[in-house]
Amino acid sequence: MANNEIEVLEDYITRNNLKITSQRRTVLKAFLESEKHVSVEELYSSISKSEPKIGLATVYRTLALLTKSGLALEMDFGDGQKRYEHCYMHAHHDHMVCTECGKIIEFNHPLIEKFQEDVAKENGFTITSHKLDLMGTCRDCS
Amino acid sequence: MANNEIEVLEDYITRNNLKITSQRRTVLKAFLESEKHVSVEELYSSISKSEPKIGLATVYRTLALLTKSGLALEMDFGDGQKRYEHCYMHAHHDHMVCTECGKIIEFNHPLIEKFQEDVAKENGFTITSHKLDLMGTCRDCS
DNA sequence: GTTGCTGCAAAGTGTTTGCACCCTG
DNA sequence: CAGGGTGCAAACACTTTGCAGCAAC
Repeated sequence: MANNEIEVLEDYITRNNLKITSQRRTVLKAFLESEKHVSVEELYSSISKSEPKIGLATVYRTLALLTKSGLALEMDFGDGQKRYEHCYMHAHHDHMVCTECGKIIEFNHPLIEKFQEDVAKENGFTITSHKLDLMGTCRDCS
Repeated sequence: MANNEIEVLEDYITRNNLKITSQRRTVLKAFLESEKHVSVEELYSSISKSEPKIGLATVYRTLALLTKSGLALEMDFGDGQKRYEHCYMHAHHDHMVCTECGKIIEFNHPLIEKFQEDVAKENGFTITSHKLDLMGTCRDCS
């Protein structure tokens, strides 16, 4: 794992008069080693294997911290739980979610982005963020 | 309110050996008279004014029924509660959600739809549904 | 008169919070 | 050694479910 993310986190922490703890390091490490779209529960159980003392609440709180510091992005695919995506040095993209196997394919289409801007402008709307999810079946599951 | 929706519902109900009840009629009526993207709680409280006997669970159960019968569409804008959209005879569209006032502008851009198909095809992905939400501020709130 | 429906309350889910103690800076 | 961080359990918000009585067919 690149050390850059740790630096980003420690930077955010010191700039905001917060504190670096071993738990925060552990959660960040597990997050960076996790699949790209982890749920809290998944991350928590992967952490529990090596650090059973770390509580679920700490995972929640640390993920919120990672989100604020710009390392994680909160996602909601409508399955009733939050998922977190890596976002350090990672360009914006949209998702195709396979409803059979759960695989997530990322994509980006510049023209789709452009037309979103166009449509927003036509309606006097200022976009701060957006999400586009395609649900369906991937190549292996069709 | 058009009677067509009632017919759709009663049709679904009889085809599935279910029963038409006054509660179901009431919930359907309130749903049709509601704003386009109602939350369960909103619908429940508007129903409670005229029919205080109808329970929240019935509203939940009836909305699930409306969804199955093709009259409503479950939405999730990531605010932690389900919203239901009218969908009888209502073409597909996407949403701009104003994060200030909650207003929802619907739009449809044929080229965006087309490029979604293109991108999916390139990845061997078969789309069954999709959603595109733009978050930001509307004209009045910018 | 079956069988499904309702209201209520209880149970479930995922997430947040209050608090006493602990640890970082 | 002050103030934030942690683990735990309780609280939360939203949704689902079990059940006894009720109503539609």
